[in-house]
Amino acid sequence: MSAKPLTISRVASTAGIGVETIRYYQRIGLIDEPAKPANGYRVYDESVLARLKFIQRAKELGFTLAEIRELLSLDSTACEQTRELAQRKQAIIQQKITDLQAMAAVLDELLKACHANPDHSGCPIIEILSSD
Amino acid sequence: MSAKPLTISRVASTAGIGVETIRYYQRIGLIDEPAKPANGYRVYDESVLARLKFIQRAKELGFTLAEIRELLSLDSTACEQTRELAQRKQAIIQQKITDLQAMAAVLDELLKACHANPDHSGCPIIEILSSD
DNA sequence: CTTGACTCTGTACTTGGGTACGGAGTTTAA
DNA sequence: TTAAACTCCGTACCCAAGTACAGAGTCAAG
Repeated sequence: MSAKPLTISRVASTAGIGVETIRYYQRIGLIDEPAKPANGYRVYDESVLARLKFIQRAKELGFTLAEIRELLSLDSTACEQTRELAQRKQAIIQQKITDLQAMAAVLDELLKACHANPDHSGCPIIEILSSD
Repeated sequence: MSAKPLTISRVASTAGIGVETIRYYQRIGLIDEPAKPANGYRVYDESVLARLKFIQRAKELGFTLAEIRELLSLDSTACEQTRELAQRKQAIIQQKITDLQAMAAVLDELLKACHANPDHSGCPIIEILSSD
């Protein structure tokens, strides 16, 4: 009847991730352990591919695997919690952006000081970082 | 002559970091092991405080401890290398900012979709993340 | 003089997200 | 049929930047 069974390596290559990663996701409860027939080899349902795609997307949005597990445990009727999770993540990302912009501004200062030091002696970057 | 010797816990509390952290910095060669007198207790020179301040500042700018070790090994005549390090770090920070802004934009979309869904049923966030 | 605070060394543990390995069993293609 | 490729399980390892702890020695205050 069926063509080839959906084994772990076929899931892995379709999803573009490693076999070990799938086993890891099972260990941490991010995806379910599928039933194992007589030979002991896991056979996956097609739906695992959608789940893995969801996981990849959420990862790209900066959700941790723990948060993704939380998202996956919500169904689409739990809109409130989902929105709250997204809002918290949004706030964290904004804070990170602000922090990084502050870092970039200071580095910019240092690099400007460097350019204003034509003979490049007595490095102003080191000096500024060393000053009291 | 001297008042109290500058022991590790006094360095730690002055610098606002932990005793174990100082020992860790010594292990990884970020600060020198000070001479140990007869009793085996490390006695620090005042200069370690400036060095720790340098480390903290560089950390705030996003330098890793390995990079900071590199910075510390440069003296102020090695302006070129220092500037290059700062420039590389600047580029990495800009890239991180760009990535985070992209994440924030997508999350923003999701949250807007959520607001446009007045009864909050059939959560659009979950649905968008789940869609093919 | 004793008690508590401090210090020493060395090792193990932590978090997050995997990756690698060993040894055994299974399946598949030539 | 046999060799390659795949799968299983469990455990250990990787990165960074520390943190924790055990067990022993030392120092300072009352």
